[in-house]
Amino acid sequence: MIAPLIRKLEQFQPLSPEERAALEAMPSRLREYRRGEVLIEAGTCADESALLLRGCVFRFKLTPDSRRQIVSIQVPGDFVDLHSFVLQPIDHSVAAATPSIVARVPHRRIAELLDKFPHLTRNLMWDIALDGAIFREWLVTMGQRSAVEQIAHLFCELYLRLERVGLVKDGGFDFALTQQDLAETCGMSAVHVNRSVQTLREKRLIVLDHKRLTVLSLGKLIEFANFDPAYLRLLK
Amino acid sequence: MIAPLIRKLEQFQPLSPEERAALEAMPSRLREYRRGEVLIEAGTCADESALLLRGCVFRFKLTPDSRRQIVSIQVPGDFVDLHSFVLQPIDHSVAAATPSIVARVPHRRIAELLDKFPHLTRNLMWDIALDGAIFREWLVTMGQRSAVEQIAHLFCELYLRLERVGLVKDGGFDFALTQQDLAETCGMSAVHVNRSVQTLREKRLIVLDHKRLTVLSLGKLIEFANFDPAYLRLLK
DNA sequence: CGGAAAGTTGACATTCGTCAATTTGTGTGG
DNA sequence: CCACACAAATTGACGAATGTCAACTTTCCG
Repeated sequence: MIAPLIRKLEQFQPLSPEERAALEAMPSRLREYRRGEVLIEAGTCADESALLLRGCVFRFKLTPDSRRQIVSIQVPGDFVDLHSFVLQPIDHSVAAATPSIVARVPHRRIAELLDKFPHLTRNLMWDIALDGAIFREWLVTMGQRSAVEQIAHLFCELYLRLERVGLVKDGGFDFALTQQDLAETCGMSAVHVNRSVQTLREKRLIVLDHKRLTVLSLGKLIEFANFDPAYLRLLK
Repeated sequence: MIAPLIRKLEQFQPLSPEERAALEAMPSRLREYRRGEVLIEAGTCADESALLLRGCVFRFKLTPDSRRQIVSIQVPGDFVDLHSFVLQPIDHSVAAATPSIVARVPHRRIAELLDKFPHLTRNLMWDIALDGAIFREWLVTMGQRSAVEQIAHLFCELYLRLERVGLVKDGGFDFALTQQDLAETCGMSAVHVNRSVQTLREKRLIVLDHKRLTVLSLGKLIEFANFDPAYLRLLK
């Protein structure tokens, strides 16, 4: 069930069989969430971290005057709030974009695991650092790219991250975010998202229909978005 | 010399006298940089991390079509690229905004330190996670705030971060970024930065002159920017 | 089948970017 | 100390990108 996480962590450095076994045996509480349900509330102190097994969740923050910004989109294998292991109270909320299954791992278990396998700490540090690298690229996107490029860039990123965990089929993937969600991700209005998506359709780069996104030519989409996948640390 | 770093790390959890001593004795190579000089080049693999002792440096990324986005502004006490300890090659460059003094700490030394003081690992994890929290808030700023609010928000953040390391004097601090730098930080044009700064002046919130920023009323600036300092994890 | 949510469209307002000229500030060599 | 050159800041005019509002259509889901 947590194979995707292991696969991801090993992109930093291979795990020993013992480490892998310990991760697989890591005690956790499975829980399902309905679409829209809030998993974690900003400002609270949790004693466990959420590992996304199936579905899609996003992290978001609210400004004091209640505008919402989505700061991250998580796919299966992502340790959604691993950082809450050290950073409490948590500075953002987490909500389910689709029906999702999450393993909640007590911090105590993580601590025990790290005491037993100190080397694993580096893998987790790497995961937290990778999280930061994605934020940096999002900053570049929001600061320097036009609306259409922003959306194309996000689609490229999701394509590759989902491919890493084996969730790309027939050149596409399930995409449950509404245009309003996309708007809050890219910092633009929903109307403008709508028009930007249509531009991508007209350019025959994507098909987005019935909550499914098909990338017609990943090469062309990457070129259009000025996308450089280096920041995702994908190993083949 | 590295007192500010220790002061910062202890905001997560207190260090033992031994840990503190080990940090102070941490071998490093001091180096000075001139304004504009590049410390670290994106895409390279470094075997050391840079700890900023004096001055101001910023991290930035270039898009494939050569637009520049500043993703972080570092002040003394910041471990500028601690994440390069686990994340190689580095995904961004670092350049000096003012003449700066940096301690370069070999990764081998960091590894030795962590082997000896496993608990210290949590403090460094915290520092990397805090880095991420700031990115998240920057995403909120770029996505949801107007140009004037963005700049006001950045000024609030810098004020509090500099205050933490004792660099706020007479209600203000040295501020060496040019308006072009600010533009590349906030993702807007330099002309628009200029007009936004003037708005803040007209509202009698700040004085910005001769590379010095004075905040006339921090309370009012915070209110204007919709600023919530929680994400900075400042302890009094 | 019906209601609500999501997507789409058009008209118009606002914010912000671009360009180019001008002024101000800064550092350097004589 | 002055003169010069260059970087930075400022200004105005204009255009492009994006937001807002409101109506309408389509899809989703019980």
